[in-house]
Amino acid sequence: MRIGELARRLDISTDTIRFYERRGLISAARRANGYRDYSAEAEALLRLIRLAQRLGFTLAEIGALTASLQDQSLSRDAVAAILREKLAEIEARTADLQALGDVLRARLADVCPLGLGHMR
Amino acid sequence: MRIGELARRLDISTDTIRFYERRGLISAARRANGYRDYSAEAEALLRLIRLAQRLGFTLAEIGALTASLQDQSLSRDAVAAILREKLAEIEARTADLQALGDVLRARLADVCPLGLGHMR
DNA sequence: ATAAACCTTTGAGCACACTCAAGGGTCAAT
DNA sequence: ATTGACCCTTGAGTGTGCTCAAAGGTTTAT
Repeated sequence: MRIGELARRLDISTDTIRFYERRGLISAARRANGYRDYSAEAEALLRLIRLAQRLGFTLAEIGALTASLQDQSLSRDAVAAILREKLAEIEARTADLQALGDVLRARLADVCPLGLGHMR
Repeated sequence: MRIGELARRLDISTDTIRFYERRGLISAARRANGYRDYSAEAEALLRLIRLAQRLGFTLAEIGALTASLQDQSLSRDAVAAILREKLAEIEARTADLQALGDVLRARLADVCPLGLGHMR
């Protein structure tokens, strides 16, 4: 698959994909003519990157995570440690989300705007 | 409370607080000498802003939300509509988080790194 | 053969959210 | 009266994550 199709599938620009490559998040095989050639795995990885990104992880963090996931030289334990660390972050963020959701739900109930109505 | 104490309480810089003020997210009373003076409500609002921000909302989005929440001229229904819209976003984000958490948990189980181990 | 739709690189520009430096005023303690 | 810890404003600089422009090569269709 060429870069244009991959970009269309993920609804991102080709520039963004090349940008991720420069940052070391993804790589691509090259055809004889120099065009990048992507596999289904690349698409899966890119979807994972976009997902992590929507959740507020920086490209540097995502790069470190995917790099270690692909590094065969790392021990299972090392990979597991990284995964557990990220999971803890995700769980903290989920708690934050629920807290914000609760705040908004509470204000929906008693419409007094945020208890902040007296601030000017 | 002066800006320094507020900053210490939230563990952010005074520059950041003044920056939020320039962006219209918060406001402050002034003392005779020109110093900003903050109330407990300001602290609550600032905590809410930081919470929303950690969750990936932009300052512009947060500003629009808090502005409409404080706007007495808006009808209850209008405020409720805005809250419901934000809640929907939060719920979508929570689903994303759970998806990423599931991916990581699955990889923790079967250690084959992300099913992406075959990418080079 | 020419057009249209792809692809390539390099390098610059942009929006966002700070962050810092400069130059100065305020206030409490010694 | 001086020191130190605050505070003020203005304006410039930084890092992240794109986004675009320029100038050109490739492929497919007519």
